[in-house]
Amino acid sequence: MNTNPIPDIIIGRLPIYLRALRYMQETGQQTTNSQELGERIGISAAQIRKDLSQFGEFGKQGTGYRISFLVDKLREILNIEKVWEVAVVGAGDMGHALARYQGFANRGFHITMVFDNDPAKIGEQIGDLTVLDASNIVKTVRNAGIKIAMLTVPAAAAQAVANLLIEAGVKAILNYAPISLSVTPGVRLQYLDPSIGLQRMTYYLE
Amino acid sequence: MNTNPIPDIIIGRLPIYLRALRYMQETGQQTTNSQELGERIGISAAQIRKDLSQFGEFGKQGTGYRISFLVDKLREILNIEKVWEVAVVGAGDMGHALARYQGFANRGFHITMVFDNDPAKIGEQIGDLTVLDASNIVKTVRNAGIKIAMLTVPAAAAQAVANLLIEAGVKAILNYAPISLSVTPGVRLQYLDPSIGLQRMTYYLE
DNA sequence: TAGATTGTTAATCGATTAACAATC
DNA sequence: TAGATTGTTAATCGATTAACAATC
Repeated sequence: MNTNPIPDIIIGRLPIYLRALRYMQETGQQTTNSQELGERIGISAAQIRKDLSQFGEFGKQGTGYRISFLVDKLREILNIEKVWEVAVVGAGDMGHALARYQGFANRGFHITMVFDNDPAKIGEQIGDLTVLDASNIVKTVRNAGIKIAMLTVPAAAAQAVANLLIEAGVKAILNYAPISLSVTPGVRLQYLDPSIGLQRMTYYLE
Repeated sequence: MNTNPIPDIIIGRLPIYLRALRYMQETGQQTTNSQELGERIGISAAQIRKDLSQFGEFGKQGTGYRISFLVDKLREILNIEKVWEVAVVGAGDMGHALARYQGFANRGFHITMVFDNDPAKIGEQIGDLTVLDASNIVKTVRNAGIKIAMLTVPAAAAQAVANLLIEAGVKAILNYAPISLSVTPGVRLQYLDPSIGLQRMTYYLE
């Protein structure tokens, strides 16, 4: 256990642990241990134990971890016991795909709004959602108390939209636009540019 | 300069550098320096210089880096001078969005095949592409010489599909499915699970 | 009890930063 | 030339691993 600020690199591994544990749960498995979990996700057993020990003692010597208990603890640590409302900005193909994505269920997120500034898209139905006019984005997002947004607008618009979202009180942005953003301190930012993902691998090819 | 194996963490930053340089290029900028580039992407100037020095001497004392030259060098290092053919497996919403994505142009990739195993989807047109039958995936991918694939199938199918892709000669997999995969040595793997991206941020909220 | 596995400490390893001579 | 900025070295910082006492 530890009360210092936890390194972000450790925080970044917790969702991976959680995902693997949920998968084990689905297969009916009741317990696991650091070695088995590590092999499944390609991380050393020592590292998993060290990471978890930052937050408490979740295992038992001799038997390992009760999966359901560890899942609960991780959900608690990661602040995903409640379901977060998420706004998607940009109703292009990627925005559509995210708005329809089934994978957020049970993982702590629910998309409740989709915005676009294209009159041809405003009013369009995407599943349960209606595409909203981005010109009202600050007021609408603030009034809804939304803290998390996903950005699927063109690169040229991304920084301006991010600024508006921050003005509206958003504290976490998942950016699909292929551009580096700058955000005010206290706002979290993650990048999911598919080209970057590919370019990280081509170095090793051939 | 350096001939030892370059740390993967450095390789992972090069696409970020490249993306920012391309953006500067679009705005008509001719030169930059490590400090300016660093501020733009939130990385220290010293680190940028150190990273680049692994591959050669690309700058000039006193003036910094000529952007077009550095862009060329990074494209060379990252092996994206040529355009890689990419297969998308899974023609759901995410597969559709990727198949239509305009952002791969000029970044080294071109999607040339989309597969699905759903008879209702096979034969469907997505832009220029026709959804192919996944039951022929090994032969088709191998014959085309495709080395890179994006995985947008359900989690339950992802490992089996990954195995087939590897059998077909694929060496790099960008995985959108929310599950950890295991691949044979020499095959690269990157994850783009949107829930993981969000869960890395919720820890810090509230 | 004997065996297994945790949580934790210390050692190792690797990455980042600071500083500056070289030089454009 | 004077000023600016690189490439690189050494110092610092942080992360990972190995090892093992504790204990279920």
